[in-house]
Amino acid sequence: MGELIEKLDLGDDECGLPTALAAMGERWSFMILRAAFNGLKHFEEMQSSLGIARNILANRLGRLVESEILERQPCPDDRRKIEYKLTEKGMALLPAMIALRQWGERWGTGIPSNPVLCDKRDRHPVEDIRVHAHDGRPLDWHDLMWVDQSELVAEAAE
Amino acid sequence: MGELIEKLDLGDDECGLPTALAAMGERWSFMILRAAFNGLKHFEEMQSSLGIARNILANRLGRLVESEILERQPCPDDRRKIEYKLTEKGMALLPAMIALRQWGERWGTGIPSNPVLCDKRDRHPVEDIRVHAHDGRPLDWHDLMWVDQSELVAEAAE
DNA sequence: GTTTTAGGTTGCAACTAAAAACTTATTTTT
DNA sequence: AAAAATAAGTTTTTAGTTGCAACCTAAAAC
Repeated sequence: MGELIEKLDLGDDECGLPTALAAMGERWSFMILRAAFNGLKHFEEMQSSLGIARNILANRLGRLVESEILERQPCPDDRRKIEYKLTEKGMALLPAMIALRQWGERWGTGIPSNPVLCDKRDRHPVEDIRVHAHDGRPLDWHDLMWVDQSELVAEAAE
Repeated sequence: MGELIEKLDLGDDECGLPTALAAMGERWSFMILRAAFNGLKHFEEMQSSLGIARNILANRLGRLVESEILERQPCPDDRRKIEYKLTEKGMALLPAMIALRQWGERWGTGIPSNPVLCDKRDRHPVEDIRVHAHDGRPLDWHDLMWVDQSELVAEAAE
C-alpha cells in the first residue's frame, strides 16, 4: 500500500508539461489510457490485452485513479469485479493520445492504426491533430513563435 | 557504452502509440524535446536548465538522435560544442507536446504556461489542440466512435 | 602553459520494473 | 453444499534503471 508517489520534480517553471508528465509520464500509462478509450474496463481485460505485469498494472491503475484520470467503482452485479472508467479529465487526454499515435503511425513503421477514431455523424476518420491559429488556420512550425506572457499582455492592450 | 536499448514491446497491435512511446516514453524525453523547441541546443544549456543528471541527459540525447528526433552536429566555430537540433520528425511531435502541455495547464495546477506558442502573423496564442472532423468541425468525445479498418474500407466503397 | 569550458564517462547506492507464485473474496459448476 | 473457477490484487525474488558525484578528454581562453 504505502508506495511513495514519486513526484518527478521537473521544475514547475510555468509550464503544464511537467504536470502532465507527472500523471502520464510513466511507461505504461498511455497504453492503459488507450485501453480505457477502447472500452476496456476491467483489470483482467487490460492485463491480458496489454501483456503488462499484474503488479505494475495494479500500481498504474492506482496512480491513474489518484490523478483522477480514471475512476474506480466496484460492479454492483458481480462484486468481484471493479470498473475503471475515464473521468472528464481523462477524456481530455484524447487529443494528446491521438497526436502521439498519429505521429507513431506517420514516422514509425507506417502501419495504419486500428481501430480508427471516427466522426459518429459520417463515420469518417478524424483529421490529423495539428496546431491551429486562433482563427482556425492550420499552422506549421515555421508559422510559429514563442511569446513571453508579459509581452502577450502588452500586446493585448495595444 | 553497451547499454541495452530497451524496446518496450508494447504489442504492435496495429497502433502507432507503441512506436511513439518507444521513442518518447522515457521520463525526460518530453522535457528535452521542450527544451529543443525552446531553442536550447547544447548539452550544458539543457543540463542546467532541466536539472537532469548528466549521464541520463547523455543517454536520452543519444536515443533521441538514434530515433532521428534530434540531429547531432559538432559546431564548426567551436569544436568543443555540439549542436542538437530538431529534425522534421522531431518537429512533428509539436502537436503532441502542446496537447500534453495544455492538458497539464487546464487540469493541473492551472498556471498558464510560459512562453506561449503564437502565430507569427498576428502574435496571437494558438488554439487549444483538439480533435477535428474531416471537414474541420471540432469534435468532443461524445461525437466520436472507433471504427475498424475493414469496416472503413467497406464504407469508402459505398 | 595553466585554467576554464564543453561534452561526455564511470562507479556505486538506491530505486523501480517484471515474472511468477500466492491470496482473498466472490461467483459458478457439479 | 462442496469443489472449481474467476477477478483483482499482493508478495517475493531477480533484473534493470536512475541519479549523484567524481572523473576524463579535447578544445578554447587567458
